[in-house]
Amino acid sequence: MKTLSISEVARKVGLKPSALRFYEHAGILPPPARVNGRRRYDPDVLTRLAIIQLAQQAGFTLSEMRTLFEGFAQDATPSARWRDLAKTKLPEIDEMIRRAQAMRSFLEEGLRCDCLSLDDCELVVQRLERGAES
Amino acid sequence: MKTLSISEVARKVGLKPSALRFYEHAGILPPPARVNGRRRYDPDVLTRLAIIQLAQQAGFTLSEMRTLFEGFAQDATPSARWRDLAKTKLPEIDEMIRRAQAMRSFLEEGLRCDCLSLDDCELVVQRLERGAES
DNA sequence: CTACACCTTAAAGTAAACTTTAAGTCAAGA
DNA sequence: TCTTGACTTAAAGTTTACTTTAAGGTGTAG
Repeated sequence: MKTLSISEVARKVGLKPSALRFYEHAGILPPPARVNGRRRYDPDVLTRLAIIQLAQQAGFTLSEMRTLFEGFAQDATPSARWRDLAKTKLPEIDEMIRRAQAMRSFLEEGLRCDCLSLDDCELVVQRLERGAES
Repeated sequence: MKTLSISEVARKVGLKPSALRFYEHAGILPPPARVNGRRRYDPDVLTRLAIIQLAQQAGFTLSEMRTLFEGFAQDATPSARWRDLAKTKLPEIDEMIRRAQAMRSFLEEGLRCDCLSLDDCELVVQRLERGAES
């Protein structure tokens, strides 16, 4: 299989080469082979980058991703770290979804009112009171 | 109605006083009355802060919130800005929910596998391929 | 040969959203 | 009166996730 230059990889995943160097420095992208000092990436890196982007969209920090990848590479029980991370992250993701849905209906309710002040809006106040109960 | 000191407000909403000063400086919290140079908040500020926190959890920047609040105070058509902002933000929120749900099921699928390498995991690869189709 | 695109590094810069620090004010209690 | 605790300001520092810059190397086309 052919290897890829840093800018080829970057273009394929929609990042800048500097981001890839940064990820490598941050320990979430494995250092690729070098030819004349230049990075040559195995196409596998595209999978890794897809995982990184998915995790990032779900609110993982780069540091959490490092845990994720290191766990699979080094731990005695590889899937244990996944389970640990999932146990921590699943509730966080659920909370994130819940909040996003709250703001979503908040925004939609706002579309149906004509209040002059957001702070006085009945819909707003009622929604916040409902939120305070739960 | 009694007024509140900056640290009373901060405690009630789970923020530090410095955050409230910062919000005021950033133009998303109205400057409160002063007594001997100290801020005395009307309890209304709690509603405003609840809105700020809700918006923040939904991915609004402070600058967008400024638009939100200023719009209601100054625009000729108060609810127009709300509609503009909602039109921009609703799709963003929906996309955020979609991605969060994708990572959610990704994490759950990870719980059911024992792959030694995350990059080689069939579940991972299949999910990414499904993602690439849509 | 030289121009050019593309690569390398380390270090500094950026943006958002705050926090911390430094230096000073003020009212109430011992 | 002195001390304590809470407040004030402006400015500098922090974190995350990068980007930009500066200074330089490399290989291929003309």
